Amino acid sequence: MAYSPAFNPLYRQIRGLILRSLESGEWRPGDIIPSESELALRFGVSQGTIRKAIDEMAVENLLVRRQGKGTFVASHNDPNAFFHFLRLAANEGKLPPHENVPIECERAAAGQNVAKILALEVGAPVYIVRRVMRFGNAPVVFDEIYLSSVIFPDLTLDILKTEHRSLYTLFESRYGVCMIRANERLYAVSADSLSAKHLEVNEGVPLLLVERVSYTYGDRPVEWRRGFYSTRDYHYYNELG
Amino acid sequence: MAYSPAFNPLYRQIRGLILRSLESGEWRPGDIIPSESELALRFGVSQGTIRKAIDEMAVENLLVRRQGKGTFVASHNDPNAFFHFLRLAANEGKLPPHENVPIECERAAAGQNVAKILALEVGAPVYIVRRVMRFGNAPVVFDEIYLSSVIFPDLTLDILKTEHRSLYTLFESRYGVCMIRANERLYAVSADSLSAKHLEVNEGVPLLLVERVSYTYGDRPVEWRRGFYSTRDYHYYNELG
DNA sequence: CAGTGGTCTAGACCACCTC
DNA sequence: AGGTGGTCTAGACCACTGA
Repeated sequence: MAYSPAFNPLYRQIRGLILRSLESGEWRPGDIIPSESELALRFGVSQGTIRKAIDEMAVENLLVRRQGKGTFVASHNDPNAFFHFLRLAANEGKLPPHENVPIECERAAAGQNVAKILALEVGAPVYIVRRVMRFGNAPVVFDEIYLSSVIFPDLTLDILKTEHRSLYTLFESRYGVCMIRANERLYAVSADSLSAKHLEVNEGVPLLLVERVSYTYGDRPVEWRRGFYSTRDYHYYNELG
Repeated sequence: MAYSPAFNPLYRQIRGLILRSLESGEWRPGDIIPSESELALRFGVSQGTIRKAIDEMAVENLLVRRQGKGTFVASHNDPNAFFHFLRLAANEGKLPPHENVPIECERAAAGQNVAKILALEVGAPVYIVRRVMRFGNAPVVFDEIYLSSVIFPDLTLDILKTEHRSLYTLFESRYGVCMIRANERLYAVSADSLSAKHLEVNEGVPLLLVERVSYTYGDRPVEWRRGFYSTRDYHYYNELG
């Protein structure tokens, strides 16, 4: 019976304020944010309330706490990966070191599908990036990546080749766009001629298709990705709990 | 330099004690556990410390808090599903109601593979359950499920047919075994004759193979499952963040 | 050493559920 | 009304970092 519409606890309002500061760029990925006591002073609440707000955001991987140092904005550039979007594991043993090989960076106009997913107008300019991820010198993942050229202007194959860590590292340091979450849809498909060629398998071989939409602050979708995974020696790993 | 081995905060020790009570069966799935103030008295700590321990366990989906009522042991029998192990979604629209159709319940001896995964001796008695999940009257998932017959004695096809909700519901209410977490490995494979038949697709069609190991309290592996998903109208959904 | 986050406590009050 | 979990506060002390 009791119907309490929009009861928002203080710590959640504080969370909203911190989020706004992240979205506005007051604190950028990798930055340290003010200490808990400073924030308590600034927002006029107790340190415990600040703490609870930050706790939630740390669980969401938006902030990272480091005892004795401070609280930092999560970043793909950090040596310790806070974001772990690639759920690939080796069938036997550990995942060998990998190499990203950009193949193509093509200008195109957004079709209906891409436009809808990235919240663009049909016909808006986009880049289509194709690249292969190699593990232990064998091709394992072939990606087709769709990006708005408004958000990622002047992207070229040469730029892609300079980045040896990950695409999200590049997006963050060059374009100031930080991916904070993503949704994935997984399908089993037959290799077409293009993916077969790049993954060095026969056409028709079953591949794992991973469609991903990535979001930055403010729930803005900024990347659509179709990854074809060869699952002979590797698999997609997931934990349920 | 500072090297503090095994510093365990109080709330984490409390968490261990609560966990022991869960493993020992003092509180069973669906039960209400003592209130925070009672536990504080029992363990001789403040309510805030109890709260933090329960907070962690609620995040892990071991306990479920309900304001005004109390804190409960998570259960697969609860109307509101706390555990959501099936990551299936429809390509278009909502997931239609589903029906589980048991096909076979076969006695067998554990091979090397199954024995290793379920921590059994090679040759130990196991059940192999085969079943199909139908969505909107179309077969979508074909499962082969391996269970120790020591843990699940006297399992039969007839028993399986009586359970219309989920296997884990049956395991919990009939055998007192509650699955609390699972690992999954996903592969793309070609349909063999058996899975093709049950999924009503042609042999060789690409299928999503989901291998799952499920664990109960105390990190004991109790189920190995190989699920073949037909991903024409459905997909495996995952959130990264 | 001072400053950070991390833990623990005690108490007040609020929101929700049930009787 | 009385019990439950949920929020908020204030203060003490611990663990970790870096200068």
